[in-house]
Amino acid sequence: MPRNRNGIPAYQKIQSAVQRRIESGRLKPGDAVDSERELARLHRVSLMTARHALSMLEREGMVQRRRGAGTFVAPPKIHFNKLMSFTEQMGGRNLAAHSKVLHCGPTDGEPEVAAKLGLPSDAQLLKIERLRLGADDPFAIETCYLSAAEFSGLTRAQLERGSLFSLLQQDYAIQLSYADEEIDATAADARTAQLLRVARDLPLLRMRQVLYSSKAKPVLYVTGLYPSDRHKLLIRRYR
Amino acid sequence: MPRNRNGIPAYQKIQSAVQRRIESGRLKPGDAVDSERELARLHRVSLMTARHALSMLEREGMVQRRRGAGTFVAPPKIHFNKLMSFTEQMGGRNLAAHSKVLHCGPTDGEPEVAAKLGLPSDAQLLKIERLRLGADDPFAIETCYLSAAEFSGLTRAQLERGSLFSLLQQDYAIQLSYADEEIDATAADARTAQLLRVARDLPLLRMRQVLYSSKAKPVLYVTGLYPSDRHKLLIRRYR
DNA sequence: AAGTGGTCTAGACCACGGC
DNA sequence: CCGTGGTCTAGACCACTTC
Repeated sequence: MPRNRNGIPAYQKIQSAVQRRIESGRLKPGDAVDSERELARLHRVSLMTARHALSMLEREGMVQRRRGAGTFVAPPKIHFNKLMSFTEQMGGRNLAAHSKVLHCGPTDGEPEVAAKLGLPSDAQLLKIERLRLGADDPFAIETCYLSAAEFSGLTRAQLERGSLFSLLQQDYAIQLSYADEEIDATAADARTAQLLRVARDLPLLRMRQVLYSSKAKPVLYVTGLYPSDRHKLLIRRYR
Repeated sequence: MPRNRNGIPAYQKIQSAVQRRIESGRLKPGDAVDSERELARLHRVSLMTARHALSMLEREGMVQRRRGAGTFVAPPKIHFNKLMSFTEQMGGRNLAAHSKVLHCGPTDGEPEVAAKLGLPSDAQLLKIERLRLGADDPFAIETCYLSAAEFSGLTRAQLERGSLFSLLQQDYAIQLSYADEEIDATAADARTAQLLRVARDLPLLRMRQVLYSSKAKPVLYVTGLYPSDRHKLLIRRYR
């Protein structure tokens, strides 16, 4: 039997093929997906490989498997607590997103941040401070920290142009997958108030995030300040 | 080769065995777990079966697998986004939880709250305002709204004694299952500041929750004010 | 070079669901 | 009853990390 050498794994190809049929709408929620044996026959792989493909789709919540019955397209996911870049959030409201880079350069006096990124406490970090604007109104101030060693190629120009999320994905092949956030409230200091064009001492939401790659490696530390008249955080929590 | 008939699957046994070694502390975060081949040899199963066990443990976040290197115990899980009653939260910190009922009675001038609970806008509501104390220090002010018709039997005395969560569960057979929350920041007004024993205008986290039963019926609306020096909200969000 | 996880085969038997 | 997913075997080669 010919083997798939140095290419995309067979189970991923099968997975994508099924996924395309679901996302294109040819298969609707509740519809039966090809069975393991059917997929194995069609793609000329063994049962275990076809199984693996369906197993991954189930893990992602695209299908549900029922023993004795079959594999079925799952109802569309509800995206609560979704991790979105600023650009994506603004896109959802049909607002043009811009960023003004206030600062972009190396620091090394931040041992606590380094620790959160799993780096030695004397590691050099790249610090990026940005004012986030939607339709030219200031929405937030965000400060990002990354390992300077790993992301030395990052330039200010790249940041002005596009989203840091997509930059990491395209230029560094890093897929951000989840974030742990700590949220509290604070008051605007003079500089913050001026930048965000709000009154001094206005209550702000403060968010501190550690963003992890799909391999559970901490990649990015972000602290953000969000005036509460322009942001509402929506969370669904489960018992 | 003898096969395991009508019992617990072999991969689950292996999974539990490894899990026990981790939870008992014999294996600490960062330690290497037995390799696939080692587990296969020890438990006299094939490689695929040992793989399955480690794969499940990885999915549950107990271990991390690194190609070429091995399988390692992951840092301990933190329970994120969990819906907990105030009593449960305090219990987790080993603090005695108390509540002082500031107000408890019917209202009907709250059409917006009624709407969030899926009731007609003129529905009568039961309004309960409580000061939450942990080890006699004030931690939060919470105001709950319930349908007056459905929960007419609720008395002030019951509330003083125990958790509203368990009251709903035991006396009304209502299992709370998830909540949608809206979070922003606000400043303490004079009354709030006095009750929480904080300075006026101190930034507070404000949370507005709609709590749903396990049958997805809105049961409870809660607004809360949390001084940010005593509360940190921890959230995990996914891409 | 030795050991690890990742992919894969070509079968097998079982438990379960629906007809 | 037949088809489904769930478990399992006894191997194989590959890509990768560590030494």
